[in-house]
Amino acid sequence: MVAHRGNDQDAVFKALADASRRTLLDRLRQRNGQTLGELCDGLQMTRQAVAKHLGILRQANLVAWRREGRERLHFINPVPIHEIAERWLRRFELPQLEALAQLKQKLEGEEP
Amino acid sequence: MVAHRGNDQDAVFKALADASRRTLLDRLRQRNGQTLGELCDGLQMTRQAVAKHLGILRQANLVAWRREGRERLHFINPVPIHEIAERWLRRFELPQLEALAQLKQKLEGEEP
DNA sequence: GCGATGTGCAACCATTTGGTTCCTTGTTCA
DNA sequence: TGAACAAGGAACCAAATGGTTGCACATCGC
Repeated sequence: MVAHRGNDQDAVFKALADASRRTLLDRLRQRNGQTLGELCDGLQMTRQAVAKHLGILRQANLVAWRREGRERLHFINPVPIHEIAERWLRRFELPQLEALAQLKQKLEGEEP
Repeated sequence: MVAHRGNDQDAVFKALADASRRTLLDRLRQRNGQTLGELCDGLQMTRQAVAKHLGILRQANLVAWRREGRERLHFINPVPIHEIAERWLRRFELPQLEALAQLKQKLEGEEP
């Protein structure tokens, strides 16, 4: 079951809006499958705060976890980021470099 | 003067976190140089709210404007979005599809 | 069994955020 | 000149956000 109606894109953007959460994703990218405790190390905030961030990342489908004994192992899911890049950011790419030229000129005061 | 110490990346992420602001960017992408009033049309919120959103977009360097008589013309700047795509999202691309396979397996319960 | 370890849950708090309303300032045009 | 139009500015407000503390629960090792 995949179940992404394109609306969860908002959840992904919101999840990526926080630097701590981006750090967590970066850590998981470097080494997948870390426990909650490991992800807390050096992160100048309590375990509960980190757990909340991971919960938000999970709601955005960017992270999943499973329990292993008394630990919780976290795994990154790069697909939503991929989709954002493909379906949204791509619109603002090269075909819009024209817009950049426009920008410079218009700001300098050319009229229509 | 360019002055992006990679820190303003946070401002861009935060700016993109709001659906209304993404809508504004989409509108400017479709037609650059719109006035504040034009950008308000159909947007189920007051002009002042839209102006605030545009202010946030400007702080993130995603939008610039200049006054033209009694109007304010807005122009999109796609460069920061470009940079996000290049410098951040790219890390989570194909080399990490391996991670996706890991994810499925690990969640199903394979051992380390 | 029992203490140490890893996590879960809930209440609480300060600040930020997204939005409003009210009022002022600047421009166009008849 | 003065009314209509476009935008600027500030105070205010409810809700979301990011964080904390305190305590309960489950599991591992001895």
